[in-house]
Amino acid sequence: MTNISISDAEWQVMNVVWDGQPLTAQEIVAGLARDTEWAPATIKTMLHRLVKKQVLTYEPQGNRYVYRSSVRRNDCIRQASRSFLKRVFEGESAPLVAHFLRNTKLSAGEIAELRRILDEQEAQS
Amino acid sequence: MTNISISDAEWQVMNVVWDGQPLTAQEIVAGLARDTEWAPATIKTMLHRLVKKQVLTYEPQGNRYVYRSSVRRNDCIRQASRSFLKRVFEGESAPLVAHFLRNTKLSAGEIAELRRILDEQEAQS
DNA sequence: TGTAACTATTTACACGTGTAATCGTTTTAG
DNA sequence: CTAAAACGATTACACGTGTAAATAGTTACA
Repeated sequence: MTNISISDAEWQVMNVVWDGQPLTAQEIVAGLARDTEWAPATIKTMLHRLVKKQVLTYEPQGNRYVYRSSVRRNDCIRQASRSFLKRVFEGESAPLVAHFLRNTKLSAGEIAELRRILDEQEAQS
Repeated sequence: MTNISISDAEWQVMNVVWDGQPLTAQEIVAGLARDTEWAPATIKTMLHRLVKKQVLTYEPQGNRYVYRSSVRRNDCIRQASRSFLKRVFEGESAPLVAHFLRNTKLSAGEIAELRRILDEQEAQS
């Protein structure tokens, strides 16, 4: 939890794991097949590295291994977000948010939801 | 402009350059001294790499070199943001924005500004 | 004018990462 | 039962990155 460092490709793997946990290696390979062209061997390598980094754990289930994340997605998101904020927006959240608001098409529901969050933010000042 | 790839440490250098352009190497070193412990040699290395990547240009000015960015900050921000969005939030902007709104203390002025952007977004549907 | 100081260029090196191939073992199908 | 397929483990390899030292060339001061 202290110092998680997940690479670009590893994030793609982890997103599949977090979305469907627990998963066998083949399920992860299948899950990634939709978005990537990676050879199964490549994915195996990343699974091993993620285990070594203690981001994943695996247990034998019958004859296969079953993988589970050992860090919470939210913790990783928080950490990656902090680092991105600092690196690209020099720590300034408002411009970051403004950037994403301007460069995205949001649905009416999403806009309403974001307004609600802004209201909350304002309330606690 | 097509495929800019700026590493973590390089972003710190570029932020200094974009903020004070044009700058000599020593000025860049001085600018980074506040936030980092990097040896001047380290910074020189990064300047060279950035030149090789065609992210910076340099011209002799008198006996020194003067560095300028040759890519617009906004283009780099856009690219880094897209990649971050895809990697960490699986391409979903609304959760990204929600995350940053929840995890940041915003000033009243910033909140107003963000509301204004939301209004605009809504207007063009 | 020689030497110190500084600048820029070259070289270094270990670790992470993307991208697998290969090898050895186990399971399965014929 | 044997051969093929599958699976996990080990090994590979080039490139990027963080972090700098060494070296060469130039300026400036004594």
